Amino acid sequence: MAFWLMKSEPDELSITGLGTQGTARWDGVRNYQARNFIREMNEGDEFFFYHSSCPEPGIAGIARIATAAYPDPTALDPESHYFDAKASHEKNPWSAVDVEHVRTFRQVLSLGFLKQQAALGELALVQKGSRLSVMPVTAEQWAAVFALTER
DNA sequence: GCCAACGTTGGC
DNA sequence: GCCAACGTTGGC
Repeated sequence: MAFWLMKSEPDELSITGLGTQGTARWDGVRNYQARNFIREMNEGDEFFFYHSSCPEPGIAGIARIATAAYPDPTALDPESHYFDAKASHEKNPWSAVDVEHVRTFRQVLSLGFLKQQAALGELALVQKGSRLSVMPVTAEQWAAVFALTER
């Protein structure tokens, strides 16, 4: 099983929103590096659900990959904010996965707090200038973050 | 709202 | 293939 971190603006989808819905489609990824990671995901992988562009950016909970990657339908939908005029049914360059809620943290692990953790120094999230919205997390990094939630 | 950093586009 | 201009991300 692999581990990941994915960013979402809570106005779009928050960890509590996912908790209410149970499952959701993770779509709208429009960056090739992030998309490639989406395509590497397997059912059962878990990820840290990160809240971005909000009053308290940070890891807000854990969710699970419920399906392997499939073509992102929002790329083909002219009504969608994520519509891509260059995508077609035959050639859709973008991928989505379905996700399911696992756990909402009682407290968000803020970005500032995460930056203080030596064990996370290699994580793209805390590196200067990184805007990657989907990234792999090592088992060690996963354990380090998990430990922060258990006190 | 500002702005640094990054990715993409398109002229040449 | 270079690179300037532009658009986006995302913290603050």
